Amino acid sequence: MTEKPDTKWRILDAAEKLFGLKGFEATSLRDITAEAQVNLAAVNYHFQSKDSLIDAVIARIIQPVNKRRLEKLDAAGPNPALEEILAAFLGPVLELDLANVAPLMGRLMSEPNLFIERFFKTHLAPVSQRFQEEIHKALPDLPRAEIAWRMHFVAGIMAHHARWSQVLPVTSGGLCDNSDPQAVIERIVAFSAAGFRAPVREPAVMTGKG
Amino acid sequence: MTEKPDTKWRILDAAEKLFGLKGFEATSLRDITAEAQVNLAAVNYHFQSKDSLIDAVIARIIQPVNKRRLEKLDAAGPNPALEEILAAFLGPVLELDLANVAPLMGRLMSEPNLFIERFFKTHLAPVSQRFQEEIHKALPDLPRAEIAWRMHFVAGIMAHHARWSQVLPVTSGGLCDNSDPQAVIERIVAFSAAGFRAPVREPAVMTGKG
DNA sequence: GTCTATAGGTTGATAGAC
DNA sequence: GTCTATCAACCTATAGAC
Repeated sequence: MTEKPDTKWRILDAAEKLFGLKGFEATSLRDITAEAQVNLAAVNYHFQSKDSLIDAVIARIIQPVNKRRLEKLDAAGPNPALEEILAAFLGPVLELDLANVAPLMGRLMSEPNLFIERFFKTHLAPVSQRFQEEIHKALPDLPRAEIAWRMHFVAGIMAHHARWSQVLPVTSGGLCDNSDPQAVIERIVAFSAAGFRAPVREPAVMTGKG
Repeated sequence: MTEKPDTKWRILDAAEKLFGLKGFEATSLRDITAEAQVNLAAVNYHFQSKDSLIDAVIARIIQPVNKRRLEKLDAAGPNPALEEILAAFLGPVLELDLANVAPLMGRLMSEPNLFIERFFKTHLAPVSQRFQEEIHKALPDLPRAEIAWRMHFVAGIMAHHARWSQVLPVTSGGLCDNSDPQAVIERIVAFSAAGFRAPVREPAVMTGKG
């Protein structure tokens, strides 16, 4: 019956913000408890260790993202267009809060060592497979390997944008305005859909004998 | 007259490898001196601090990469095709040693805080501007802002691939074979060129009065 | 559940002998 | 230039009072 933002949630919120801002290793539990205005020992009481806290922070972000991805995909009907598939994959990430959540998501996607060990099989692999199946239905002539490559490219755009979105207006010299998430999604969908429809280059034939 | 791999170079090589593998914060000077088989105090003798060592490691990678980018661009003649421009931008990064150098390059590109403070103005901004000019000549109808956005997307693909290349054969379930760097460059160039040529969506007109 | 106090270890950096 | 030894600061984690 009490309000939600108790100690445990305050720690998760503070950890999410600081992990995204400075990274997992560079953020100490003291940084987190200072930001959350709770006692240092509370971290080890509510979570068992820093590693478990990292797991909890990430799970709290990834699970609803993947849930919404699949909901959007289902909502697009039995034979969604390529653009609908890409928007379902990208939207839930690019709609995350740019200040706190998106940087952490981008950081996580650029740390394959951490990601693979703890989240790849449980969180990413099933969703990735489902999306690759849908793209295969939308582009039946595109080889499976090419679908995997191009999903890898789309994930790269998404991760990089999540990581740079906060500073992009500066680094682009004001050219890139990302204040409207929907406009960003449309841009990335248009770019990625065109890339997915690019002709597949035949592998070069070696001149040596077989 | 002595051989090149003296203490200073051994430290740079070891730091490059470990920074890429574990990250800047997670790698201690003791990790580096153990890998390089030199004394701990040698780091602070040859470089003044860990931060200066980070600068030196990164400068040693970025400078030749940007030099080769511009050489490739110049070699493509006065009016290079879009594909030639993209290959000049991507090639020198994607041809880096996948085991040691590429992971560090990918990590650097996914750490905007570090990157912007120390390398953006000196290393990235001039090269980026030159490439955007060339793309403007190749695609004169594409708005400047859209060029900036799409270069941002291409950089994302590049950074993500540099970061994941080592594990990609596993995470793709064997679908993505990246043993041939030239084939990877061709794939990314084809995808990105098609994305660059995608039609620009007109901004949606609001239904409210002006 | 929340706090203080502290154990036990690692870090970056330096002083000073050789 | 290279080494040993060491410092002060920081870290995660826990024990135990309340």
